[in-house]
Amino acid sequence: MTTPDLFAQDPSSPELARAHELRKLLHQHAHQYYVLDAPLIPDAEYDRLFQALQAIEAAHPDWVTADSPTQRVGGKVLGQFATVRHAVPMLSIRTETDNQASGATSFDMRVRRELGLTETDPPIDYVVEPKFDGLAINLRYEQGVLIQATTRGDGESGEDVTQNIRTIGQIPLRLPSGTPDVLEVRGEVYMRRDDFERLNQTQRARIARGDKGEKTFVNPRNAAAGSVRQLDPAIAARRPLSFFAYGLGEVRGGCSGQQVFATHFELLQTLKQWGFPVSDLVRTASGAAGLVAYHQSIGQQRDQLGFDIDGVVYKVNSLAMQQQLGFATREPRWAVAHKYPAQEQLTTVLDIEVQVGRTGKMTPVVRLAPVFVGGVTVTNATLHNEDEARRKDVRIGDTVIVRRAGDVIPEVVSVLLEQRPAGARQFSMPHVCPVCGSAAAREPDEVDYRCVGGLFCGAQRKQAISHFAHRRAMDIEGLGEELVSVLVDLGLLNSVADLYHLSIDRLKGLVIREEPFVGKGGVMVTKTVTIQDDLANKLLKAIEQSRRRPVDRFVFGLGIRHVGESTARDLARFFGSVERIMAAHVETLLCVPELGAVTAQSVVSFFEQAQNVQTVASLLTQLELTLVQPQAVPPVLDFGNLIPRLLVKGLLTRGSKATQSLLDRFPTPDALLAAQGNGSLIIGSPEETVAMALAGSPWPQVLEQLAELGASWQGAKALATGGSPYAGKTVVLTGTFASMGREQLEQRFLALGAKVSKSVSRKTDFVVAGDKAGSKLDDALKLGVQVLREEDLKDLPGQA
DNA sequence: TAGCCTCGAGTTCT
DNA sequence: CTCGAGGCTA
Repeated sequence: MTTPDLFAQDPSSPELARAHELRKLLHQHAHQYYVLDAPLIPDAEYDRLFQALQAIEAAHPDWVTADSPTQRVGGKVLGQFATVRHAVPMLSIRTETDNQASGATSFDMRVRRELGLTETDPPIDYVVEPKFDGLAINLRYEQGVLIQATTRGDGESGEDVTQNIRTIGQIPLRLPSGTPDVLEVRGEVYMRRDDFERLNQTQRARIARGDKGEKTFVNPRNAAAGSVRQLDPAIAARRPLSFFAYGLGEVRGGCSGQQVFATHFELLQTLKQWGFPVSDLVRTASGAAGLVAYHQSIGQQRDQLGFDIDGVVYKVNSLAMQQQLGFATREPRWAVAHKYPAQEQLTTVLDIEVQVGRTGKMTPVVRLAPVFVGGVTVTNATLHNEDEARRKDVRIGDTVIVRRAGDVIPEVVSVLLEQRPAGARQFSMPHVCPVCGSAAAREPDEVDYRCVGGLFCGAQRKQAISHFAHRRAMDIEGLGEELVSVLVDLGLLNSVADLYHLSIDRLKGLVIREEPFVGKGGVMVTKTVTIQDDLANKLLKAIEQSRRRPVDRFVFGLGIRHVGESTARDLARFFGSVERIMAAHVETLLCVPELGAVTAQSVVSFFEQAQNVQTVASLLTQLELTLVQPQAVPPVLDFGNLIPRLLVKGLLTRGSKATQSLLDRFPTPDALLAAQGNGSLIIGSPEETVAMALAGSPWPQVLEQLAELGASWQGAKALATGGSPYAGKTVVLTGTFASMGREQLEQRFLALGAKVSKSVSRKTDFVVAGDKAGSKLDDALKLGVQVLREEDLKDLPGQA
C-alpha cells in the first residue's frame, strides 16, 4: 500500500504534484514548529494544509507514502511488538556513580593513560551533554525516509515501535537530500515535565469520567516508556513526547560518519542540520577541569530544566581518538555517564507511627528502610494527616517510591501495589493519643486529629518548653529537645516557670542517655552520658541571660495557638506589656491590626486557663522583659486603619449581630473602657489620652474625632520614619548576608518602618538578595519586583 | 463572597 | 518548603 520513494510516481498529474508540494511544506513547518520551536505559520494554517493533503490521499490511497506527514498518526492496534535485531549493537555506557568531581577526573586520567599521553600533553577535548531520563531509540532511515524505529532492548535486539515513534513531531520522517543511503540515528525519547503534568491532568479527568484502562504516571520517564510501548498508536499519538539525538548506528553509502567528520561535535551539528533536535546544552569541554565544571553547572540547573536528567555524559570529541580507545567488552572506552544522586528511589515501609506536635496535632509518619536519595539518606517521610494517608494508602511492608525533588523534604510519591504483601492493613488514625492516652478527635471541617490532653500530655509539655527556649523565642542555648525530655521525665521541669528554679546541684550528674558503642576487643559497651559541670553551667548561664528578652519573644514563646512570631509582635506592639494582653477582651484584641476573631478568641482562651495564668504570673516575677523596639518609631496606633477595621469587624456598625451586642453592652466608649478595668481601648500614652478625652461621648462623635486624629497620626508616623526609602515598604529577605545576620538585618528594616515579610508577592516592594538566594529571588524576577543586592544597602542608617 | 496575601505549624537532614 | 487557614480587600 505504501511506496517508499516519492519520485517513483507519475509526476505529470497536477494533483500528485500538489500532494508532493504539500508534503514538502508540512515537513518544513513541522520542523519549524516541533524542533526549532519557531512556527512560521499559525496552527490553523498548518491544519488546513494537513487536511488538504489528507483529502488527496483519501482519494488516491496508492499515492500515500511512508514519509507522508499524515502517516504520523494511524496504523493499527498491535497484539505485540515485533523483535528486531540491531544492525549495530546499542551498547550501554559505563556509569560513574561517584557524585563528586572524582568521577570526571578519573575518567580523564583513564583516557589519557590508555592513549599513552603524559602530563605535558595538552588537555583532551570532550563533548559533554546531559543524560536524558527517557528511553533510547534507534531510528533507521533508508534513502532518507524513516522506515523503522526500535527500542534498545537488551542491546542486541529491541522492539519495533515505528508506529508510535512516527507520532513524535520532533522526529523527521524524511531527511534532506545528501544523507547516506542507510542512516541510523540514535537518541532519547523523553517527556517534558510540563507535558507530563498536563498529561496526568487529562488522565485524571479521564479516570474521573470513568474511562477504563486509563491511569496516571509516576514520573515523566515512565510516561515516556509507557507511551512508546503503547500497542494502540492512536493513544500514543496523544502522548506529548520529545526527542534528542546524540549518536549514530549503522551508516552506509553516501557519506559515512567516520570518514566525513573529524569530531563527535561536528557529527551532532550535522544531525541538527538534517533536522534532528540536538540539545542546546551540549558543549565541548577541555580536560578534567572542563568536565568537572560542566557536571557542576548542569547539576545546579537540574531542577530548573524542563525535563528530567539523571546525569551528564562525557565523550572524547575526536573520532580518531575514539577509534584508538575502542571498546572494553560491551562498553566504549571513550565515553562515560556521570550520574547525579537519584531524586527518586524505591524503599520499603518499616512502620507507620503517629507523632504528637506542640499543639496536639497528630501527624502520621512513615519509617522507611534507609535509602540514599537526592544526596542524603532518608529514613522518614511525613504523611501530613489522615486524608493524605488515605489518598496515598501507604501500608506497613509496602514498597514505595520516595522523592526528594526540587525541595528538600522527602515525600512518598506512590506505592507499588503489585508488591504489597498479603494481609497488609490500611492505616487508620488512632482515637487516643499515642503518648498520653487522652482522647484524640478530629474537629468537623478540619483535617487534623488533636490530642485533647494539653499540658497533661508529655509530648505537648515537652514541646511547649522547647518552644519557649526556641532561638526565635527566649533563645536559651543548650536547652535542646533531648535535654528537655530528660528533665521533664525526671520531674525537674513541669512547666516553663521551673526553668528559672534550676540549680547546679540538681543538674549535675544527671543521665542524659545510654549510648552503645564498640569498645576494646570488639565488645559492646554502654557509655553513660551525663551532664558535666561545664554543660550545667553553660545552661544556667543561658537561662540567666534569657531573663531579659523583648516582650514579643516572650509572647511568642508562650505557644498560644495561632500566635506565631509575627502576631506576637503585633500584640506586643499594640499592648506594650504582657499584663495588658492578659487582661484584654476579645473586642480589644480585635482592634489589633492583622488580628481576627479566631486568633483573638485563642488568646482569650489561653488566659482563661488557670494553669496558664499561674505559669505566666510566676514567670513575670522572674523576668525583666524589655519593651519592643525602643527605637525611633513610637508604638503608634494607626487610626486611619483602625476605623475601617472596627467597622469591618462589626464593632462599630449597627446591624450586624456582633455590633448590636457590643453596642447594647457598651452604649458609649467609656462604658467599654470601664468594663475593661485596667485595660483601655487604645493603648500607649498619646492614644490613652485621646481615649480619655473622648470618654462620655457617643460612638458617632468618637468616630468623627478618631478620623480627624487618624489623619494627623499618619502624618506623625510618616515624620517619625521619614527620610528612609524603606518606610512603609514591604521587604523580603533571601539568602545570607556578609555584613550581618539575617535576623539583624530584619531588625534594621523594622526599625526603619519597613514591613519584613516572608513570601514574595506583587505587593512586595523590594527583595533583598544575599548569597545563595533561593526561590524567592526567582519569584521576584517573575513578578517584576525590584531586587536589591547587599551592596545597594550601604545607605541603611544605624549601621553601627 | 472570592481571591489574594500572609502567617502558623509541621517536617527532614547535614 | 509546603500546606492549610486566617485576615483583608475589592
